[in-house]
Amino acid sequence: MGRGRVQLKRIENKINRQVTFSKRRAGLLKKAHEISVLCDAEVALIVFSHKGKLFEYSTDSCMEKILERYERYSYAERQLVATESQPQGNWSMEYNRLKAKVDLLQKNHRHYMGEDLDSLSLKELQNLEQQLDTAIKHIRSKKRKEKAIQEQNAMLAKQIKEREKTVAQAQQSQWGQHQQQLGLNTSTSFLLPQPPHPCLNIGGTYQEEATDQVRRNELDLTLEPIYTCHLGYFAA
Amino acid sequence: MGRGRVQLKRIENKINRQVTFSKRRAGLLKKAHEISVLCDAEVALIVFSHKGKLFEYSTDSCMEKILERYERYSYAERQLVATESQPQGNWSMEYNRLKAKVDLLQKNHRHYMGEDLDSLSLKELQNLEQQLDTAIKHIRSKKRKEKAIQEQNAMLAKQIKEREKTVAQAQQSQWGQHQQQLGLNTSTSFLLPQPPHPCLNIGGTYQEEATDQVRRNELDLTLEPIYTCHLGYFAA
DNA sequence: ATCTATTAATAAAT
DNA sequence: TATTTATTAATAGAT
Repeated sequence: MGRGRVQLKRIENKINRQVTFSKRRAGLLKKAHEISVLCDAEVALIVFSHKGKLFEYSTDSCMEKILERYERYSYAERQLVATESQPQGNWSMEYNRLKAKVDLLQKNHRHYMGEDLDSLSLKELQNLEQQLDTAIKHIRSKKRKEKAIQEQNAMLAKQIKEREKTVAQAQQSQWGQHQQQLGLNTSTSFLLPQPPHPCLNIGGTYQEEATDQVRRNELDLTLEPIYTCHLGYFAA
Repeated sequence: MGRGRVQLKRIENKINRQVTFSKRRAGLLKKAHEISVLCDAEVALIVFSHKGKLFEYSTDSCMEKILERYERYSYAERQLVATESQPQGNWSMEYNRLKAKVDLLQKNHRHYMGEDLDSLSLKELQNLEQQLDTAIKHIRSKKRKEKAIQEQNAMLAKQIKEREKTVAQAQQSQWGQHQQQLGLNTSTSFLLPQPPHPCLNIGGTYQEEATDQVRRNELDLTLEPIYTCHLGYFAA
């Protein structure tokens, strides 16, 4: 809907992305509300913009209630697996101990987000800054490696495509007419029976570090019926 | 869309409601995914059907991560109400829930330390980097303020000392003896009735230890509100 | 589940 | 950001 189709990929133009986000966000919230009312369903919708701004909808404005229900529901499933090392004696004590741990971790995490800094001394601030600097260095190094892999993959994919084309042309000039008479499709003919891509990790210097996740993402973007993988999400 | 308009009210016919739920649910999940990809947004969508069945979508399948992020955003608000109670019923379940939370936070924390990055996609790495950049900016700004305050305090202390000296000399030469007879303290006499700085931590070298509430208040008041912009996130 | 007449959403232009 | 318009997408009701 709209003038022309839209590819399901990140909109690179910043302005367009922002405008589309506004419009679609409104549409999404509206539809969330509609299904909630029409079908008597309970819906929680959380959207963080690219810039980190929060938008939300929840049936009857009970976000926390729905999130709790969600947690109960999804933890109930995980219960089956998590029967490890539970406290022997005093549940209450152990529970509070864990809760304190969570609080501490969350406080810490806020500091790592650059929030809630008032409670820190100058020295602590300096330590934190240094720590974050180190972290960023690690991350940038990692990113460089990832990008190198992606470029390499793209290049290889291109090479293969070109080779395919050449072969196809060769075929066409040689047996094209014959094939057509038989009603066969030259582009999927026997000379290249297997699509070259599915597991294209060829030749990377950084193979060891490149996680499956990353390669999967890249494949998703470049070559692939995006909904195939996406439908997986819905299975739950 | 569809043959005829639809009133925004609960569909009473059970069959129709169920069918509409199926269709709209699919549409909603699809649109959630689309805005996520097109606009580079982070989306969490939870739908409970009337019968209590759960359907969900979350960007990169990281529901827990997005919910954590949401909780952090609304943390400030909830603080006011949070009279966190202890679990009523199943201690075991609640315990496991907390334990999972701890695990998640710890994993997250490692990422913020620049460790364990292999499990992250390139996009996630970019988000993390941006987040850390922001954090560092906040921290540096905070450090600058602390330093500015310290210098200011040192300067004011010096001024006071000098003025005190002058006054003392004047007193001594004019009415020194009389004042002493009345048992008044020269240093708090009427010539300097108000300390110029409400909470003057005189003496300069308070970097590490100075974390007291009072000085924090002063910081907030005097120098500028980096948190103002941040609080904007909560507004939506 | 599939089909299709209609309405709704929205991309691009303004 | 808001409005308009040309198009596509979603879907209500029928099968």
